[in-house]
Amino acid sequence: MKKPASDALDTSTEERIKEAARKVFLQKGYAATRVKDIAQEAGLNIALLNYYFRSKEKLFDLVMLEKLQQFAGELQRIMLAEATSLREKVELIAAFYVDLLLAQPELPVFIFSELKANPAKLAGIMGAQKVLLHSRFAQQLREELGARHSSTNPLHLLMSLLGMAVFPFVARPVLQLAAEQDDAGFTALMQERKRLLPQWFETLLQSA
Amino acid sequence: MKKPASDALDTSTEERIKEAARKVFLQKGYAATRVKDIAQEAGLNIALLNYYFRSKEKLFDLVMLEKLQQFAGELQRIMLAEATSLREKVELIAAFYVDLLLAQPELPVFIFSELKANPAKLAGIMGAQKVLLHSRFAQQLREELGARHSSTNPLHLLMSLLGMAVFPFVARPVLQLAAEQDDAGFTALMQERKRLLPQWFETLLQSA
DNA sequence: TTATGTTTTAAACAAACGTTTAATAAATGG
DNA sequence: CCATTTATTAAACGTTTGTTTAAAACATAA
Repeated sequence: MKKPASDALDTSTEERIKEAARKVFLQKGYAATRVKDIAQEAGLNIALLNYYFRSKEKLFDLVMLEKLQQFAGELQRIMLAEATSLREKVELIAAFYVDLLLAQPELPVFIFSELKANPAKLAGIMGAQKVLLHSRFAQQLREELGARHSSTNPLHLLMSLLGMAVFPFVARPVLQLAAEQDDAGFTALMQERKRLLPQWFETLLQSA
Repeated sequence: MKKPASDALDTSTEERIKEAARKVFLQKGYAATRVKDIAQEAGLNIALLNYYFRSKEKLFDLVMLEKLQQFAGELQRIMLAEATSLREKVELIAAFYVDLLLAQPELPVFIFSELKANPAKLAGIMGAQKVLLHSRFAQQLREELGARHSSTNPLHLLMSLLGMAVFPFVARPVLQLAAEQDDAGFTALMQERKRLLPQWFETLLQSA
């Protein structure tokens, strides 16, 4: 019977490399990451990275794909769902992002800065581009706005919702410094925000 | 009498380096930028960068300071202004960011990703941390919320305003791909947004 | 055991990096 | 004009980069 003595030793070499790569890439980004950093973080020889994954870039692509799916995959699923109401969807989106980014605060800056550095990879990954405009969510938004005889572009509301949810985590270092806030305070504020976001969205909708 | 024949040749070497550095650093970030890239962009010998600015990092710090002031300096001025009303401030902030980021779309990702990579530099630059909580803007927000017997943290409203304004530019590559949009369409959407943002903020305030 | 395939390691690799040097060219001032 | 400073260049510098190699350690099975 195997006793997992430590997290570092019981997991496979391949998984230890991936885990270390996730940590370092997310912290420093692709260009600032040294393969030596990943090897040290994993407590392994540098050559093993190229033995299991053929290059730094291939390893990065794996992490990037994983993180992109974490960030956008669930949003896509929520937006496409046929059975969920508009209000339910908004609550799900708000809760999903606040929880996700409380657990992984570095995710959005990583995603957006790396995608800007290499937009080609996004196109390769996201095959279905028409998620946004042709989703059930977009349709529900248009119906709701149409009932109000509003000509507002539904994209505005989506950008506002995501902006209100995600932006605090993007600007976290600046905000936290300028607002004299500690980590616990920020977390509490975000938990409060999870509750407020759907209310705010409803307000925006009513006023459109 | 000097005739400025071309933009590249009439400006001083020092300024040409700075201009090239602005362009390349904003495009690629510090770690992915090669000093060779800057020299080529400026059409100059590499050694000149170290002759005028002593190192890559010193040159970067100059650009970073400049961009940080462009991004946060005006916001600070608006928020601190004693004579401006709350609604006026909101209109100024919305217009400022939409116009600024239409002119420099790469600015926010650059700022936030580089600050995350080196938060120490932020503390060194922003001496006055208590801008947010102790600004006239924060005070005006508290008054407005107090009149509504609302216990909402004023920070929430500031984060929402900035998030709604800035986030579309951060997520631009993803949004533009997912919404089948060209540059002109995005610009038009943002111009519309400039008008909508103050209305939305007012709505959020009324509902608090 | 021996033979065979897999995993791990230290060392070496060429290429790219930021920076410095030393010589040259241009500008400046008397 | 010459003398002195300033600006520019090509080359070289020492490191660091990601990757490869070749041998060693380990595991597996006959």
